[in-house]
Amino acid sequence: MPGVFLKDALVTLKESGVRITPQRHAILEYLITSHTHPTADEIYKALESDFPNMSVATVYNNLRVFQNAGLVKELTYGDASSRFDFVTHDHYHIICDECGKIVDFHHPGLEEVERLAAHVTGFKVNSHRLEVYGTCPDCGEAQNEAK
Amino acid sequence: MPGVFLKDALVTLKESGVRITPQRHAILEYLITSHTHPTADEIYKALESDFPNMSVATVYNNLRVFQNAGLVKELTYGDASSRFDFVTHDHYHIICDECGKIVDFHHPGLEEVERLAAHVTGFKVNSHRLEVYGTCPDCGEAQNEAK
DNA sequence: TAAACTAATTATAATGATTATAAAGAAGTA
DNA sequence: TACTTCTTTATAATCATTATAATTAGTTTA
Repeated sequence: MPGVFLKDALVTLKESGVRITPQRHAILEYLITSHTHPTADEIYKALESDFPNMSVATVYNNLRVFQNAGLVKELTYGDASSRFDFVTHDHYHIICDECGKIVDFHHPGLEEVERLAAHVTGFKVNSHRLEVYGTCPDCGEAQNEAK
Repeated sequence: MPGVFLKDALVTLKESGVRITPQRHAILEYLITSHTHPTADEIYKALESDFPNMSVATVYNNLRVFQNAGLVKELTYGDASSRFDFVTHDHYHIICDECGKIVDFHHPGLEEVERLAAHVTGFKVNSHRLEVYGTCPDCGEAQNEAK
């Protein structure tokens, strides 16, 4: 039921006084239905046919709006551009070192790590970020064949 | 004994056939002695007085060299520029949401999380990245006083 | 030691993601 | 309708990082 996420998101936005423009609707929908953690440019390109006049700035602006509303998270890795992820329930990412593919996986939150960190540093902890890196099945297979 | 780290690092570099130039020596030393996870530009500025002719490219080039030798890690957050961290023993970072301060803390590796991720996704796991976010004691205090 | 080769540095330009700005358009309200 | 506010668009600006070419320094070999 991907439609549920979209509807909920629109309600959340409306409640925080954000207008639902066609562009915003389309960007949100793309984030939810394409399960690909896209870059801003990928979103821009994907919606080009439907919105030939849309500006890149609109994509960035609205991604920021969505982040402020807590609907979207920005993922920054070493490479050039950020990726954006529609927030559903908490999950972590595993990323292929070879091809860059990002796959979701679920794991209970690391409260114990947060507690320890708070204890030894004196910080008041808000959140954490965890990513696992490795080789995805496709790339692993390709490496075996190359031998 | 910060000198030990520097000496070890220089040995490591020499063993992988990397020449020890004055610039490299200075960049490494700065990374080790300043405990501040600096950006490339901060390193560049800090060494300006000693190396008035040094190019920014040299800083970037050598940070890359150090990374390839496993001596330095690049830390990428949401903001514009990467930060660089001299690798001693494994540790994690806790980052202040208010002022951006980065503090190290130690915690046993999360092998169990890696195992689970490998199991559910079929990836061959290489590594992981974990950061905790919160408010540092200084900023927390400042907030209390403001009330 | 000098010549020859290789690696490193410098200076500068190019790239490319993101942000700022100003003008035009759309929606909401009195 | 006029007014206000928000949003989008088009474009230019910013800024971190990388690429390039020329110069310099270090290492090797004769």
